[in-house]
Amino acid sequence: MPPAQNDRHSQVARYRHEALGVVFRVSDHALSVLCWQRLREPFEGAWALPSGPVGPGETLGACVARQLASRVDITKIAHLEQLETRSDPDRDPSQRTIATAYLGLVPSTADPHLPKSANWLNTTHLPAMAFDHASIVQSAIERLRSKLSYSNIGFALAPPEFTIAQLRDIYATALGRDISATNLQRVLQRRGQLEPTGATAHPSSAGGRPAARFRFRHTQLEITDPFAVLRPADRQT
Amino acid sequence: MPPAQNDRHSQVARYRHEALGVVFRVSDHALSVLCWQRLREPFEGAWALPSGPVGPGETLGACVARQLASRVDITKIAHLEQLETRSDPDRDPSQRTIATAYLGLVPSTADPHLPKSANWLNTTHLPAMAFDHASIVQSAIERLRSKLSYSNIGFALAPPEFTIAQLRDIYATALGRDISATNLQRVLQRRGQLEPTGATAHPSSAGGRPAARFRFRHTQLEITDPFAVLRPADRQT
DNA sequence: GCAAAAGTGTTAACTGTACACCCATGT
DNA sequence: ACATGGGTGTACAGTTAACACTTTTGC
Repeated sequence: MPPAQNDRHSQVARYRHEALGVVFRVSDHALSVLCWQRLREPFEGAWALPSGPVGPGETLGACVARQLASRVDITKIAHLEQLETRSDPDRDPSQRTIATAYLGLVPSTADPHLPKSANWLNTTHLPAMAFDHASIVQSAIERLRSKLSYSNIGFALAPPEFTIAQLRDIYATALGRDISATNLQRVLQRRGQLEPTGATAHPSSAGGRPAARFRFRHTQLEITDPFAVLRPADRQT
Repeated sequence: MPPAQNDRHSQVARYRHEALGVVFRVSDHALSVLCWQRLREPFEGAWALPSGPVGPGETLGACVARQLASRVDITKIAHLEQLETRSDPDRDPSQRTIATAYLGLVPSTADPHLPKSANWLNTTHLPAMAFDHASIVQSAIERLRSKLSYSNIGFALAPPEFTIAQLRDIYATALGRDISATNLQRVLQRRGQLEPTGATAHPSSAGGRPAARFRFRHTQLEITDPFAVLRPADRQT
């Protein structure tokens, strides 16, 4: 029904396109997301995800990286991946903007300096947010939780070295429910994600056996538990 | 390094933005993708995925649907989901274009009428394609194959009613490797994806037991095998 | 009866949860 | 010694691939 396939190069509509980062971090038993308080309308004063328009000659990925670099210490972003693109014409009331969201992860030890108008917001008690950013955060949480199950993405949330108990806390916080340190260790070790550093942590003054310290074997995303269904049982080893 | 955060509403760069459909179909033991032969430069004569610019007031999803409707019978598209967004500044040599790709699936019985310049291309022997479309097709294949393992997405490739042997052929073709009808049936039935229609298929003249016919219980995407790792064993039943 | 195709039973391997138990440390 | 937290052993349940076997048809 739409009248014309008005595909002529010259007169095609063009839109503002922005990249947008959902950067998570686990700290103090909270999964928090990096937000920015808006300085102007629309949604002046509301919290929003870091975002900005794509420059000419710039990819979306480079754009997010640039947006984040101007807000946090970019070297601390351990993982960044594309999430989804939102195109509702009314998502930005001031002008049509298509936005591509990225998921970014920062280790829990990193505490980059933030300007006054930025903050880490606890995802369990998010305030009303600007635009459709609240629902984008929800998408990002789902993506993160799925990948914690079937990939080694934990490396991007954990410090370089950690005890199993610390890792358990990070996973439990990110997943939003308790998990057992015993089984977490077994699963991750069976998949070859962890390796012992040899060092041990000192027990607290309350006593207890000193915990062995581990690190992730790889610091690049890997699918460690490929969808195992309908696959031939190709033993390898 | 980039000079300004030139975020002023008025003078932000705007880009051509298009939506692009990777529509798959299984027929004759081949996974094929709907392609279009380009009528003008760039890449005149080369095969390309159906695509077109986003209209004002139109979402990306609506745009793909519109693009496809002008090429195939739209009612036959059983599933459509967003895949990824490509933003390499040089992906279109004639002008900068950001493209959001969608994955579409068409049942193997549907054989919509195609205009002369469109065709179903076998994905195992794709010719050189225009733009970055070949790599987008690869992404789409990966997404499809993953989802065949952990969701009920097979419903979108299968005819309304089928025997297990027919379904096995569809899965094997889409996955690109043999699978056993015996185990496919067991897995899908345990997950509650299939239900018998009561009808049976007539055996060929070579004889053989008549096959029971099945249908998918749901014709909407469902995750039937959620990432089972690190979850409490919450028995339900 | 015999070939062919469909469907069921059964086994073995693997994965993950639960839980009991042992280990190493501080006080 | 004993409390405390870390770590291992073991049992059990669920899922799936492989394969033997039975069932139902045409000729």
